[in-house]
Amino acid sequence: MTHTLTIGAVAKLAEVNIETMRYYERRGLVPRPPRSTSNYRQYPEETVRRVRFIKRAQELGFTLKEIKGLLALRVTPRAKSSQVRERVRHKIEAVDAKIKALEAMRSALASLEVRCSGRGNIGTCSILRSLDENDA
Amino acid sequence: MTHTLTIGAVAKLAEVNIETMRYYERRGLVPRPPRSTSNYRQYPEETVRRVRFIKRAQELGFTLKEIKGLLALRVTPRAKSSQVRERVRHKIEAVDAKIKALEAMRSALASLEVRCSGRGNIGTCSILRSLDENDA
DNA sequence: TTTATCCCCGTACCATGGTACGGGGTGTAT
DNA sequence: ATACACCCCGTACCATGGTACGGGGATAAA
Repeated sequence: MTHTLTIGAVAKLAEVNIETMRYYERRGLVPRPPRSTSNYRQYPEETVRRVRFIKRAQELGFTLKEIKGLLALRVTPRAKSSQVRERVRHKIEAVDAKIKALEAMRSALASLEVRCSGRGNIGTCSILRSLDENDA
Repeated sequence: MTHTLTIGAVAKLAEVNIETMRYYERRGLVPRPPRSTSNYRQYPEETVRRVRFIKRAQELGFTLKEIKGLLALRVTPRAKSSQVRERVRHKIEAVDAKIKALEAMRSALASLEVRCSGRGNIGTCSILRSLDENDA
C-alpha cells in the first residue's frame, strides 16, 4: 500500500500542473511534505482533496489568499475556539452573499429564457433588465 | 436633467477606476458610447448597472470573457431565439454548479462552527474534513 | 546497464485584469 | 483670463496565478 504520493501523482489526481503544486507550496497553501532520502516530496493522500478544494474555491471567486484563510480555519490547542468561530461566521456571510448574487443571476437567466422565447418586446430581453426587474 | 454621464461620473457611481472603464471599452464589455463635440464619452445611465454587473460577476468567479458572453445573451431580430435559449440553459447550468459548490462550502463551514465549538476531537475540525463528511 | 520517466531547483516567461503616467485639450467658476 | 478639475489618447507598468525551461540526479523496466 502506497501511503504517500509523489508530486506528479498528486498533480495528476487533482488535475493540476506539477509546477502549480510547487507554486502552492511556496504560497503556503499546501504544507511542505516530508522528503524521501532522495529528496522527493512525499505527500499524504489527503493532499489531493486539498488541492481540489483550492481549485474549486478559485472557480467560486476566492483568491489564493482567501483560500489560505479558509483552509486555516481549524481549532488547535493554541487557538481560542471563540475566535475561530468568529472567523467562521464571517466566511459564512461571505459565502451567503455569493450564493444570493448567484441566485439573482440564475433567476435573471431563467426569466430571460422564458420571456424571450415568445415574441415579446425585444428591448426587455437582456440579463441586465431581468436583474433590474427582480431587484424591484 | 442630465441624460448622459461622463466617464468619471460612471466610474464614481459604479465604483471603478476611470482607466477600468476605458479598459472595458477596449475589451468590448461596455459599448463605445457617443461622443460630445469635444470628444468626451457620453454614457447613458444604464452603463452604471452594466459595470456593476461586471464587477459582481467577477467576484463570482466569471472571467471577463464569460461576462461578455452573459451580457451578449439577448434576442435580436437577427438571432434565432432557440439558439439563444440553448446558450442561456448552459449558463444556468454553470450558475447552478457554482451555487451547489458554494452550498457545500457553506454547510462545511456551518458544521465546522458547530462541531468545533465544544471539546470534540480536534482532528475533525478542518473545512476539508467537513466537506468530506457531507460528500459521504 | 541503458533508456525512459520521474524528481529536484532556480529562474524566466506568460496571460489576465487592471492602473499609472504624461502631454495635450476642455469646461467652468471666479 | 486664469485656475482647477475633468477629459483625450498612447504607452508603460503592475499584481496575481500560474507555466516553461534547463541542467542535474533518482528510479524502474527491459
